[in-house]
Amino acid sequence: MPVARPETSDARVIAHVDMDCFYVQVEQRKQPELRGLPTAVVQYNEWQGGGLIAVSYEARKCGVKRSMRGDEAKAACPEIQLVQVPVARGKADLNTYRSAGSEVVSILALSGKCERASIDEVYLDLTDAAESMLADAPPESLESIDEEALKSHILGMRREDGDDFKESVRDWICRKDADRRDKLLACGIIIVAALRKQVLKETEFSCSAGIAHNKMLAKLASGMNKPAQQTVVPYSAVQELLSSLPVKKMKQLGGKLGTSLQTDLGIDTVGDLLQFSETKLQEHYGINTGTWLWNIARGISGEEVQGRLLPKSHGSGKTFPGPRALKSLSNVQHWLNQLSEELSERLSSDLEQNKRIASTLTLHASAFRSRDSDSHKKFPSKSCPLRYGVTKVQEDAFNLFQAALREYMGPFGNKQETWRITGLSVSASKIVDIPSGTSSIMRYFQSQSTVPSCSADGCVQEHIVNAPSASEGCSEQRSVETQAASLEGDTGATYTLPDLDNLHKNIDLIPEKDMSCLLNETTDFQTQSGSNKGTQTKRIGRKTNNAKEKNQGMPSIVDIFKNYTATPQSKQETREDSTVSSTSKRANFSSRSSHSSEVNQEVEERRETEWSYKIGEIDQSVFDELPAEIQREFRSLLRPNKQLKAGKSKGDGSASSIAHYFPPLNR
DNA sequence: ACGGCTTTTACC
DNA sequence: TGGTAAAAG
Repeated sequence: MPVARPETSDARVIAHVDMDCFYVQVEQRKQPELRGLPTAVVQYNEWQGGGLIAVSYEARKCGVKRSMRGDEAKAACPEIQLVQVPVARGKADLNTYRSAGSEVVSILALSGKCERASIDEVYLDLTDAAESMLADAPPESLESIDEEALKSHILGMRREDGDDFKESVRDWICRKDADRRDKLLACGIIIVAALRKQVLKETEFSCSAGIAHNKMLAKLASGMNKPAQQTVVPYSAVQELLSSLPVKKMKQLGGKLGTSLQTDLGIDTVGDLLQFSETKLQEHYGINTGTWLWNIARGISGEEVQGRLLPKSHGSGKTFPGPRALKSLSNVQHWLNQLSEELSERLSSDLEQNKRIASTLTLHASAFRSRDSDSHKKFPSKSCPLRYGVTKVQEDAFNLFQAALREYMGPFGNKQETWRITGLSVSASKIVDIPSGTSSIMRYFQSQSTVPSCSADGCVQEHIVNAPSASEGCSEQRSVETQAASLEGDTGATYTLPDLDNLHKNIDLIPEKDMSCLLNETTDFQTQSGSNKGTQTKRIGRKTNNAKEKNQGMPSIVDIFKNYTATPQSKQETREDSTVSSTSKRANFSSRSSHSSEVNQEVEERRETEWSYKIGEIDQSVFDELPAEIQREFRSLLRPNKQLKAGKSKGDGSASSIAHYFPPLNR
């Protein structure tokens, strides 16, 4: 599964930042009176008090563990404060945590290449920053070292008591005769300490961090001293750190592979792993995994920090355990509608905030068939081109489900045989940026498609929102229209047979932010409450978009798209997909919401990163309606590009070949 | 009758 | 590719 990456010759400085019991901190910030109390976040579940998904350190002290039930936690720690995860549409709603995670990322991304590894974890490549610091203001030259940096844990350093300890840390950081690698790490210590302080100051969240020469070691280190501390792994400490470390503790070895190492080869620690030759490991696990294992046993891992601040996919799912398993199509449809609605809302936010569109919709389900030995046959996943619009997503998801169900039940859907659905999820992937740059494409769509909203009248509509979940401050707001829209297309529907072939043709390309209005397909555009459904997008954010004042009627382009998507039949010949590849430059008309800094970071980060994406065919009739200028721009975007992916080969010349379409951003 | 729910990655 | 499995938090 893992794949070998040779370590680059030059020493890097990598940090892994891990938020401390993140969900708990988010809830404690919301309810400061919970601070310092033993607290846990539970996921809604009548059953035995719900499941814990985050536990504060105070609660851990009394023996409360994640994956206890609420009841058990109460038993172990009677004074524990249990906070429920917000619920929307009958399922857990993690949006507040996602937003909080974004706040953190937007701060951490300021100092180097940044990868959002999960909702509460980030990798940073601080090599450049550390090198600059070493050149300009090396630690040894500093008058004083930050207190936070002095609290660092340095592996391999003997820990003395009290003040002596900080003194030895200071000595280590400032050592003049140190190895260059150590000096770089010393800079990393100072930088990370400053970053963590910054995060605390701006978000009120504490975090822990690991600092090392690669991701693997940084990740290992970040977990060694929690909460709110940082740990460094000097090169000289690697051997000792790894030799006694149980293999199961290493990332990627926590599952079956790690178990296989133990049971098949008798390997319990990384030290044991060290005894095996590369070829031996390759014999057992294949060339890639074998090499990878051999490398990590030596602390070698060249895996790069991906400069990615935004998720690559969005999904919404729910399980229906045991007796709650779904057994009727209409029940399945109901839940698919809920899930699709949530997904659409998130796609809408992504479009609005990040100018990205997703192009693939995937349905996953798990099922069993009672009264059959073969009852655990896998329920197949199915995907199709993603069409924007809640009802479209709902429709497509349901069609995908039915297609999968037929496959699952066999060609001659054995009459009388009964199925049960124990899990459903819909997800959107293949997300690409909408190129905008200096281009007027975005602006054009923006002015054409924006919907009447709260203009000068004091934003009345904006406040007619209902907050289904614990929404406040940074959480999400949902318009009443959205909810109303969700009521249509329910159980009374006729169940058309899935037609995958057709689905595949129904590709829609709606590259526009405010096309998010299409996501609520209430038929009356005049009464739409506006486009601000997006997470965290408050009206302050809309400053740049005054175009909304005009175009009070049905915007023509929206009309076009609407008709277009509504009548897939009329769709015309499909041409070959074109691939665009370019150095992205985009206009900066992003809002001044608290998210904008993240977005801008992301833009900045991708400045020289090549992006490439596919555009499905655009209906000629739609295309023809666009102004000539826009058509030209689209055509230039649609120019095919050879080296689509061409592996990880770095900054290949591709950027320059199209550079004149998208002049690079000024640094 | 499962801890839910998300997301990423590698493989065929 | 699309679909699957593993892994992680």
